[in-house]
Amino acid sequence: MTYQLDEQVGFLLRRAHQRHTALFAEHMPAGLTPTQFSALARLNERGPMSQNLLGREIAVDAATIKGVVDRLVTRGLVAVAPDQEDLRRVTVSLTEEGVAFVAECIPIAQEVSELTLAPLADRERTQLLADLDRLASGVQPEARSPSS
Amino acid sequence: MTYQLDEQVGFLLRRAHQRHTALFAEHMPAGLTPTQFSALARLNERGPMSQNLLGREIAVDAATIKGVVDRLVTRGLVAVAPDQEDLRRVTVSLTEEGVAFVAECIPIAQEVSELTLAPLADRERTQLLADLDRLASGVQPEARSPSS
DNA sequence: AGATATTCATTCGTGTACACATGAAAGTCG
DNA sequence: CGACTTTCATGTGTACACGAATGAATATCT
Repeated sequence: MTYQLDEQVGFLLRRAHQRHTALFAEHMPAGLTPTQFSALARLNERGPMSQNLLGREIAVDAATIKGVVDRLVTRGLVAVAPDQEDLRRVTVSLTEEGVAFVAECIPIAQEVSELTLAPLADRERTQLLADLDRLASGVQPEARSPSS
Repeated sequence: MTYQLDEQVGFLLRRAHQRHTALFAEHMPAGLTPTQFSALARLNERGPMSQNLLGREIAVDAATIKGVVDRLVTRGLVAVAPDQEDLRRVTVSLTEEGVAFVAECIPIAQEVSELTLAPLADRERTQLLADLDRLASGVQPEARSPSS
């Protein structure tokens, strides 16, 4: 009875994410998706790594990262090579073109973040990011226990 | 250089939404998805409406709502009927089974919302929901203008 | 070493999510 | 009324997103 869809976290998270995605698509070049950019940004931050690890690093499962990497390879932004030490692994790394491309995209990504957060004041932004991180991590608020 | 993927709103929104979806899947019966439930909940709140309007009411585009409604029809939770006044429209309504099913699901949905928000204290929850709503709506904070 | 378990990459199937195009039906305006 | 525009439903194509299964390679443990 008292259930209001518009007040549910899940629904609000979906709509907020939806607006961010729209802003991203509007400002990023050549149909680069948020997930694709995340992969590029992570490789840029941490260097080459196996495909599965890259997926873990950006919270994308093994089945999904496969397609993401494939598309980045097609665009020439990323290269894959077999790992010598572990024959199961495929190492993913940025190409020269990929490095240059990420450099171009980062300022745009920052602008998109800014536009997404535009409705909030600085203090609120900081708080929101911290809270979202806790939601994403599922951190339990320390139950007041005698220990510690 | 100073770009940190883990601190970007878009990335955090995606991960928070991801955790919510996982909790939803874990607790909801029979593989009902958040989007499917949103449709049912909206029909329950507002009564029968055209398929496109239902999509608008839950922020899902026309192409997507088609598939959602089709699956709900297959499950027997929803029925579609041609609108007499407007021959383009298809009216979507809950079936008896659908009404009973939503009633069962609502308490579970509330539990999922509770679990999703578990990392936050009450005051933080209220603030987060308000902020997410503003992000989703893209409301511009009134620039301090002389007028009004 | 040998049996067992885990990891990695891949494939399949299902379900959003959205851009774009199309045809039928309304609505609008001169 | 007739031309123009908008709305509605639908279809196509692309891109996540994830569960489940598979086979090869590696790790673990006795």
